[in-house]
Amino acid sequence: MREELPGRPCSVAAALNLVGEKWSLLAVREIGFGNRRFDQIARNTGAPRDRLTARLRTLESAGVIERRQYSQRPPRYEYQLTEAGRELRTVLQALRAWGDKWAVSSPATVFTHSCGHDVDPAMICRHCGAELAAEDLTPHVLAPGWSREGPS
Amino acid sequence: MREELPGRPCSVAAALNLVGEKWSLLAVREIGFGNRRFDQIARNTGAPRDRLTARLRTLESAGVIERRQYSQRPPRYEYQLTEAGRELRTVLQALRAWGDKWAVSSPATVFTHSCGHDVDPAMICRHCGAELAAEDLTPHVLAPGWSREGPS
DNA sequence: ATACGTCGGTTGCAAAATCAAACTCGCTAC
DNA sequence: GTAGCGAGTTTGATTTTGCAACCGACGTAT
Repeated sequence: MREELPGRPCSVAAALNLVGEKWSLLAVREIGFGNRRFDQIARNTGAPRDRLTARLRTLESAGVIERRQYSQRPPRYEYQLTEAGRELRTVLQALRAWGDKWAVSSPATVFTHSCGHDVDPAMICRHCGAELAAEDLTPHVLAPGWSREGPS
Repeated sequence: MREELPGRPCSVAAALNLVGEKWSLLAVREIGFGNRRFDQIARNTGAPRDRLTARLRTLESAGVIERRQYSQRPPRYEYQLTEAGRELRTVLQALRAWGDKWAVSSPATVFTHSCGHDVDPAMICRHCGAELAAEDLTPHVLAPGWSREGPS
């Protein structure tokens, strides 16, 4: 199942290999909204139906969603997120926050947090609680032969 | 510049429209590592050179990276992240964290935070400081005609 | 001065992915 | 009976991708 990816060995690349195809993350977004049926997902993402079929299958075999038959005759199916799929929520929130700031003029969806406020998401370091800034991070490449700069 | 996207109006879709093509985020990752030259980026991402050329151009016109000539003769160029590009780091960290957990057996890169620990990134609500959990978020769709479920 | 290597790309082409629209199959509602 | 729904498949045209080879302007070693 684990493919050989080109370039630097990297969890980002591995993640994109599973959920980086066109429409995949939007399908996860919709299923996360509670829209479990094929036609809803197709309408709300705008994905062509054949592409959506293909994406739902790869997401399923990647363990991100589950397909459940809810009617025998006629056969009908619905989709739901697995634990892995639910945890993609952080990725979607990060993308949404970035898109709100850099890709749209005004946000189309806001989230109310149980604290009562609209969510303003931030990334922190769990150890010290500080918000992550670019300058505070030093990467350490563990893969042999790959430094930050590249193969030797 | 702002295209008409299909499906639900959404910052996630808008963000993916700018940085969701194949190789784009990996190119941003490399430039963020300080690898500013075309050949380095090509080697370290594994992207075909012609695709990389195309991606770097769209990332440039999306305002995520800048292209700078560093030598007149012979003409040589390098790339660097803009503010928008640097802020994609949160997306990359979220993807990396997810990939570490669900897509690889062991992480290939860790980041040391200035607090001295390896980074264990988490998403929090800036208002109350609590870590974001799926159940605590209620989406409000602002776009007219689009509820969570879809167009009416 | 001739050859060789580097850098940042182009070019040409075949294979694969994408798209919109129409079609299917098994039912249920009117 | 005929209309519609749900979850896709099929069709055929259009795009995008991947790969390999090539290029031009230079620096460097022989």
